[in-house]
Amino acid sequence: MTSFYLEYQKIYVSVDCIIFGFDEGKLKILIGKRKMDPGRDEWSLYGGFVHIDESVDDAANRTLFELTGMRNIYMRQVGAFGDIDRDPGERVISIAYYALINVKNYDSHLLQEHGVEWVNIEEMPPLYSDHREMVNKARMMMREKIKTEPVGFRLLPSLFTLTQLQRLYEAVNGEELDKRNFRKRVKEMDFIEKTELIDKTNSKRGAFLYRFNRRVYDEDPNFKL
Amino acid sequence: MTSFYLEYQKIYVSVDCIIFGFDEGKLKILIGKRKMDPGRDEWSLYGGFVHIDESVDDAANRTLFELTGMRNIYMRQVGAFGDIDRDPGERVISIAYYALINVKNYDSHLLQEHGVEWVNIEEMPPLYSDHREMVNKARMMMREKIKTEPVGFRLLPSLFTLTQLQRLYEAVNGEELDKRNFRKRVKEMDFIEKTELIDKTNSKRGAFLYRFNRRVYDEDPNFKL
DNA sequence: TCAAAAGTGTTAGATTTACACCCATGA
DNA sequence: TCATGGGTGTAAATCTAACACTTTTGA
Repeated sequence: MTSFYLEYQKIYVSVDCIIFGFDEGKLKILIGKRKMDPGRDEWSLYGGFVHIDESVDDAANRTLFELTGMRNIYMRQVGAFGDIDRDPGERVISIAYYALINVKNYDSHLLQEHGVEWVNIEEMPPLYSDHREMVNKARMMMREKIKTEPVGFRLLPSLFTLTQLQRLYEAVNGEELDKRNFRKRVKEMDFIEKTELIDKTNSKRGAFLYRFNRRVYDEDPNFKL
Repeated sequence: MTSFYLEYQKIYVSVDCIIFGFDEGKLKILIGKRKMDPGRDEWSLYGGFVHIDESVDDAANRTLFELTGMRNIYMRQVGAFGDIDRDPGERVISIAYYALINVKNYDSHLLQEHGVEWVNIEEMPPLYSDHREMVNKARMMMREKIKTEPVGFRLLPSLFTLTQLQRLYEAVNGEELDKRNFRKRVKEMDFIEKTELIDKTNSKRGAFLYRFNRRVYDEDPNFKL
């Protein structure tokens, strides 16, 4: 019954993760130097092979868990990258995913353990194979996504200042925003809640901390930043 | 050197094509009844396996050519679909592509030869496996694409009336547009050129035919419909 | 006392939306 | 002559973008 499959050859399938973080006002990604051939010592995304007994999404989740120790990370598929020679060692088709994590939640021991580090996306070194292309596409997709869904909060601590939020949007979109217009729009979104807490890290006066209220958003998801 | 690959298992990889057409004011897709198990006689997208010596994009182009006899079809990747049981016969990961073709260029003999037909997308029957999900995602992506790039012309004859163009946008977006506002915006786009030709197919008075001028567009791509 | 970040409204311009009638023609 | 689809402009409403000063406080 399954005989018609036999004419074709199977192929290795991997996943590669573009892990976005936000720190010190900059958008960052997590990359490391490859520890194996081919491409040893080249900067590379973190990835892994898709096992025969797991879905591609599961493979991506597993890979993200391996690297970060975190579950339930926000993750979206970027697409399949399938050039013949993209992996010099073997024919490998890779499916890229981007993920958004809060840098502060990330255990820095894990960074060392996996030999990865946060790199400012504007200062990305040359990457192995087609990984740069993956990053660029992921970045575009994330940029579009953040326009219509409040996914940016995944990159921030649960309490944040409006200046932090604005810097995040500026880093993602690559352009400066007007402070007054930005804050005006934030005020219209009920699911961005002001707390009574004040953060004095960046100013003597201190800035109010805000939080994202998912429940309020789910009830009335009118998002526009 | 390539020994680390050996721990993992290879997987069949296929491509599936969502072929969009536009006819009689409706958005259509090309589907057929499967001629093989598993899923025999279920409605299905047209697809094929990725060969070991071709890129995934090439596999999609080859598949499109097989089905339509056309080269240089507008085609974009939708994404990878990788659930374990998506193909009941074997583990197969499929990469979906959508394509835009002009129904009139399509040789209707080929329809029969491949056992496919144009189906109004609003009246799609249940589809094999995860094909419906592929179609939905493709449709969303195409809808977004057509907002910022003049890809709609791929679905029309090279000469078309403004009513046809409007119906196309209405079919894609699923909402009616105001005739005057639509034509006002068309007029602002220099790359939509009025010809002196008149089409009397749909009215006694006749409607002017327009054409898309790619060269003008490339020079000044300010698109907004 | 002053440097540095936080916070706050108004207005002009641009864009979007709503809307109704005449035209040309073949049947 | 009339039914049918083709073609045209204006005004109100909404949205967007530009812009500058006061507040607070720790050093």
